[in-house]
Amino acid sequence: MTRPTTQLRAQNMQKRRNRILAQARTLLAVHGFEALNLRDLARLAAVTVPTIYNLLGNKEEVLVALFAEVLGEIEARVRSAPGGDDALTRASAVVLESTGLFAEDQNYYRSAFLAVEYLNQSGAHHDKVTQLYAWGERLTTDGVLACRQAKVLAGRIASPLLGELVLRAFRTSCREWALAQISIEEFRRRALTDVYITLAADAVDSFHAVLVKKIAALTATSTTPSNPGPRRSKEQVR
Amino acid sequence: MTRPTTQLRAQNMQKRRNRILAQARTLLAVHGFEALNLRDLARLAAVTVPTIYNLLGNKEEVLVALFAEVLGEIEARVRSAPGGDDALTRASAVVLESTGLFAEDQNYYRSAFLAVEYLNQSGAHHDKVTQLYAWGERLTTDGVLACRQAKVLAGRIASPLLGELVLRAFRTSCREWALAQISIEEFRRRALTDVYITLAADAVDSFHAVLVKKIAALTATSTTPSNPGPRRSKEQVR
DNA sequence: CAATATTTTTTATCATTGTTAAAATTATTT
DNA sequence: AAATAATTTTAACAATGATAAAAAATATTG
Repeated sequence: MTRPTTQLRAQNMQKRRNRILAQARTLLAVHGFEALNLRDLARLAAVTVPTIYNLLGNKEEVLVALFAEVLGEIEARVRSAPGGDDALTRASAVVLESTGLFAEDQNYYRSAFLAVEYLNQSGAHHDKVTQLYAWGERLTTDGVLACRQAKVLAGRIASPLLGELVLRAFRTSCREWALAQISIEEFRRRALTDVYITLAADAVDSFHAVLVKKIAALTATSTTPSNPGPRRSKEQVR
Repeated sequence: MTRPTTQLRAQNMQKRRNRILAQARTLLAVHGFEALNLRDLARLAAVTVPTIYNLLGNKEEVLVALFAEVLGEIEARVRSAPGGDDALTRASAVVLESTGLFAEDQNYYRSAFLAVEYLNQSGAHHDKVTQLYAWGERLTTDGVLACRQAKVLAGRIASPLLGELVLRAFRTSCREWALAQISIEEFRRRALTDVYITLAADAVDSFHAVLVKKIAALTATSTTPSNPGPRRSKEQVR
């Protein structure tokens, strides 16, 4: 019999690639952003640095790959979300689904957004990042459109404008959460409030009344915006 | 007469300090984010690296100092703004004044916001940055309150909530401008639209109609969101 | 004015990090 | 099994933030 030495090379490469990405996530999530350097990453993945370059590319490309994974998960989750029949449910789905997902593994998703921050500032254009924003805009605008079609919005303000406002506010809250400046609960509360207020701008009277109530209810639940961030553990990762 | 050799030491230090800061701004604004390294900065300021450490501190502290300067100017300008009598004028003043100021010397002000970006991510807490956000929140909320007092807002939604939404959206637009992703005109247009929409959420009918018209007018003026960024000139700064 | 003390700037050097060329190793094919 | 192709590793480079110790400049005192 031919010895099973012939383990498909590509298969091994895939394994290593996955190991690298998994360790990158851990490193990023557990030890914060600036702990992610290629040497530590290589060591944790039981690989050498140039191997990372071979399998994934430079640091930027590692982050893109990492982020692409996360983006896939987010998309899957939101896509398979219970497509509520109620228009308001659909409009707030973006916020509820995303923050719900993030809450399941905060460090993990936080790391993805920190990666985006890094990519954004590195100046180079990255399709995956562009894709995230396009996706966000689509989701927020869809929510608004659902309300419009349900006739709870009057249509005096163009729906895309409302969607964009929601997204812009969402991004700031998300950023603050990713930087561990606010808790995930505060993040959700703010984002939800922003959705309600934005919808109120074009709501018909009855819907407006509903929104005002929801906003008041959310404000009442307001907790301290404490800062429980685990980041910045400066001890070495040996 | 005693020779004027006694040029106050502190005076010379101040001069050098200013030279360093001025060059730091130029470097940051003109050549983008990662062009700001201490060696280039020292060379441009005709000084050596340790001198920077002596006069300003480490890189982070340089950026704090840089930002503090600009923050002072911004505050002065907005404080001396003509306090319009019209409520809507006052509410949109934040946007008009700030973008107006930024437009006067885009690179200069862009540099300040890029510095904030850096500081935000460095994790450490910086009073000056906190001050900026507090100040922004005060300004936006004041605008909303002016409308409330003029009885053009009904008061169904708490004014601070509206102010916070405006600020969050503003921050995203500002960030995009600072990263040279949108033009200053687009920045102003978006921020203004966001103010109008937010106010509409609690506007009495007559005011709501005014806002809707303003929004429509702004949308009509919409230009291409082209990307005229000067950043990322990778050639060395010799 | 000369001598001493203090402060500031500079020379020289480290440690870390992203990156890559060339050698060594491993898998595939003939 | 030898030859070839692909991949990983060894070794090193360049750039950057940072700092200790020497040198220079400035202020203070006798």
